[in-house]
Amino acid sequence: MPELPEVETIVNAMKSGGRGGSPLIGLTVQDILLLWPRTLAEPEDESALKILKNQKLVEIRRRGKFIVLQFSDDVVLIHLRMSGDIRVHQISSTNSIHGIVEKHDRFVIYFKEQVAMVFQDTRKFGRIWLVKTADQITGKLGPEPFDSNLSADVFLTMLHSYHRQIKPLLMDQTFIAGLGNIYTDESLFLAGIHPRTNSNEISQGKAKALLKSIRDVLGEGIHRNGSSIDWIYRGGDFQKYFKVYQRTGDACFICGQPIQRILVGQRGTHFCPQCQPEPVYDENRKE
DNA sequence: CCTGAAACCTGTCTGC
DNA sequence: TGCAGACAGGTTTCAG
Repeated sequence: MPELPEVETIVNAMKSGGRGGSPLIGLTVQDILLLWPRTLAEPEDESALKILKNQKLVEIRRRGKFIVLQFSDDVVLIHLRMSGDIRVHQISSTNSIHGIVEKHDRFVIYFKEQVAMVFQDTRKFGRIWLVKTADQITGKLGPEPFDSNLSADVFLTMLHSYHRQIKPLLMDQTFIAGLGNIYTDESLFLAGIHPRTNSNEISQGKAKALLKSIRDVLGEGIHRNGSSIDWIYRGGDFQKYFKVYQRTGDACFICGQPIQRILVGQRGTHFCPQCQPEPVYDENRKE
């Protein structure tokens, strides 16, 4: 499910008590429930989770697509992958612990204040880590898209340091953190760049436009509380504003040509063949 | 270094 | 109605 805007929305809700939950910061852990053992990526021994008991949740933040839960002494990271989501329940006497667990729930933290945080994940791709410092897991991530140090010039240099198709490169979390299939397609459309363009062939002007497009699309996604696709995630409505994603065959809002769907790096990719012309790398090309 | 394929999973939708 | 196949917001690992 989630890319940067969806994770941001979930993190904000966990902090403020949105989406019908209670704010989690300041609560103290009573107990942990791991319902699908493979959800725990680290450490190997799930009994290690009990060290979280009696620790206070002091901070919740996002890094890339990771949710970072900073407890008194340890850190829990959550990655929602394709189908993960977070629910927060108030536990009442009639509700009790048994009342809140649902079919696809994989991991639960019960707080002493009668609140439960539930990680649900239909496809079981999601993972959690229990570590001493978040950097052990997030250290290899590329920059945050909104990082003020990420200038157009820096971005251009980054693009030119690889010879890779632009779409898979943007989705590579070690290159830049937070973009997934939807927001990459939307960003490339806004910048007028074909998804198979070589990263080192992107001009200074196009690089600048692409960075702006990424920020505009992600910013709008956050503003709309993320996207709600298929049967997953309720809340955000950015899907109403998609310009290419899942619009195969529909008219491009700019030129009217039908939006096309192709595979790039094994991912369904949506683009406008008119507004995002395929670059020609053939030796006979005209400059 | 780069690309594509496969694996990890369950659920939904489409077409025969 | 049944059933095969494609497809889904992600990431890792491996072969060429």
